[in-house]
Parts: sequence; C-alpha cells; structure tokens
Amino acid sequence: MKEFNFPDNIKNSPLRTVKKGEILLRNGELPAELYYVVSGCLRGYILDQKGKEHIFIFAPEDWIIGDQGSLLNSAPALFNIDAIEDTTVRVIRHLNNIKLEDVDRGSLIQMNKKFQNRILALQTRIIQLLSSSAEERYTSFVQTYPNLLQRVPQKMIASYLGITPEGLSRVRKKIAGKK
Amino acid sequence: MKEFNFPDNIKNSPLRTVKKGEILLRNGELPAELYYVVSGCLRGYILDQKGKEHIFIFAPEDWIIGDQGSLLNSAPALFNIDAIEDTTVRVIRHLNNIKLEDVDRGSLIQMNKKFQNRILALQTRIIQLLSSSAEERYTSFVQTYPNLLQRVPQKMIASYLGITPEGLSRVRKKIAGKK
DNA sequence: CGATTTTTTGAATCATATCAACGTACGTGG
DNA sequence: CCACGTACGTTGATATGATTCAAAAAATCG
Repeated sequence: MKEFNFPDNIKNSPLRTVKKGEILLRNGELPAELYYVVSGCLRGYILDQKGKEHIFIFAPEDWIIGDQGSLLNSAPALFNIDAIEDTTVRVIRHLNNIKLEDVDRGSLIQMNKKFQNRILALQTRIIQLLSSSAEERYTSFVQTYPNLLQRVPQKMIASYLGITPEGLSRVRKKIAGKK
Repeated sequence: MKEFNFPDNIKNSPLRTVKKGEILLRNGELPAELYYVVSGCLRGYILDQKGKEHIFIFAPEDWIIGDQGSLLNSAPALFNIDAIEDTTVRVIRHLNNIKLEDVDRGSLIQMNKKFQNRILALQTRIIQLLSSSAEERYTSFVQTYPNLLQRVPQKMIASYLGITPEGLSRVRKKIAGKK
C-alpha cells in the first residue's frame, strides 16, 4: 500500500487544539498543513486594501480547510485561517511534503471528489452573489447552515454574505416582522 | 497503460463544430460529456426564478467546460452551456461512462490540478464579488480577459460581473472620461 | 461587576437598478 | 447587396437597496 492514503490519513493525523482567535495560516506564508475540524469552527478570510475582512468560508465540524488552491504545487497562501471558537483539528501533513508517487489512487479519487464538491459549492455561491439580494442570501444561509447561525457572530455572517453588520441587522429585523 | 489518460485523451477526442447560439448542455439533463474548446467561445449560465440569465463562466480557447460538479457521480446538470461564437470543441467522454479503475494515476493528478485551479479562480471571483464595486470588477475583468472584451457582447460581460447592461454602459463611460 | 465588543437604530448618502426612449449595429431574407 | 427587423448599447429620470457615520442598547468577557 502507498504511503499516503487520504481518508485513512485523516483518522491517523495528530490532534491539535486551537484557542479562539488563534491564527493557523497567514496570507503569504507557505502552507504546510491542512486542517480537518473535529470540533469547533475555523474561518478562511482575506483582508482587502482597506483592511476590511472578507470571510469566504466557514469550517465547522467535519470540514477540511487549508489552501487547497496550492495543494499540489508550492505557492504562498492567499488567505488567512483562524479559529472562531476553541477548536480541535486533525493536522494533515500538506501534500507538498509528500511525493506524488506515494499518494495512492484511492486517495486521488477521494480528493477529486472533495474538489468537485468544493467547486460546486463555490459556483453556487457565485450564482447567489450574482442573482440574490442581501435578504435572499441571508435566508439561504439560514437554511444551509442553521447550526452556524447560533455559533457565529452576526458580523462574521454579514462578512460572509457580503453585507455590512448594520445591513444584516436590518435584514433580520425585516424578516422578523414578516412572520 | 490504463484505458483513460486525461491529457492524451483530450488530444484524441473527436472534434465537433457548434454554431453560435447552439446549446450543448441543458440544466436538468444528465451530462455525458465535457468540452475542450479548440476555437470560439462557450459560456456557462443559469436562469434564475425571474428567467434572468447569470453567466458564471466563459470558456474561450483552451478551456474545459462541463458539469465538473458531477464529474465522478451521476447527477443532473445544474446549468446550461451554449456557444457565444461558432466554436470547435473536442468532446471528452464523461467520466461517468468510464470505470474509475481505468483512469490512470497521471490523469487523476492532472485532474486534481485542473480542479485546484478552478477552485482558486472561483474563490478569487467570490472575494471580488464580496469586496469590489462594479467599476473595480470591470477593470479587473478587462485586465484578466482582454481578448474576451472584443468578442463577448457587453450585456454578457455585465451578466458575468453581476451588473445590468445599463450599469456597465455607465461604468465604461465613467472610465473613458478618466483617461 | 466594569470594560470591551457586538448589535441595533436613525439619518443622510451613494451605488446601482429599473423603466422608458432613442440611436446604432447587425444579420437575414428577398 | 440592400432593406428591413430585431437585438444591442446608450442616455435620462427616478426608485431602491445597501452603505456610512454616529450613537445608544445589549451582550460578552475577563
């Protein structure tokens, strides 16, 4: 059997605990690891020219986060990852550090599937950003991630949705009035 | 050698010519093929509830387009593909119709890389939609796809950028004034 | 608890959409 | 190859959704 087996590798990866607010990956660094979230929640975000945060992904339990964009080639990370809650992750040695010959076919297929799902999710998000109002995006978020709603501060949800905290507050007020 | 080899497979795939306006994939159909664009240009888009088109990808020369989201599992297409120009494509038999065992490791690695690049592009686009004004998105588009600018009707670029044709017209006017 | 952060609310403003009208370009059939 | 019809791009007037700034209320943290 090949050295690196994707799903098995996760189960056997070392655990690490991360305090709320702790940064796991900084924009510009060479990413060396991926993180499988056992409990808690991480986020991926960038800072724009004006220093404003833009969250493009939440990673709660059972998600893998990391700069998959540079998974098989060495490139500096394009975004930051930190912990929204106290979090336990499994640290997956980055593929950069593994010879491709040592990755077995099953793992490659698994990764392909993971990538597909991510592509699907990202595409869906783009379409939503293109076609939906702030209110529609919020209600869709509520339906898709009902559990995150309780756990993630509103201002971060606002960031994820591409609106201001004030904007989200008003959207919520409006929706509450509808019921 | 395995039956299916990704890059070679493209070169050996049968050619098909597509007239401008011709539809290659319809939302809801089971996608059976991917398309490698030899010349011309395709687009991927969805229709929202109001029947409005939202283009989320252009596929000019040397792009592969298809419902990669359901590449390795059978699922109905979530979007439409049609031709913006008279186009020549190479038709790649969909992986659904190929036993995974027949896909060689090299192909899987190639596909992984393709997927990564797509993920990167999609992520970049999301961040841009979250953080940039219509004008910024347009100038970025001009820089990224200077050649598409000449070939794609303005209203389609507007759709891709998530603004109205009128909006794009005004943005262009404003930029022209700045020079 | 007190201090800090988050959320809410109000008022003014801005970016972009909408609707309608007009000119222009385009391709299609005669 | 021209003429017509349709699609495309522009412009103006108005409407709207969302932002910004400021301040107060509410929640959270140490």
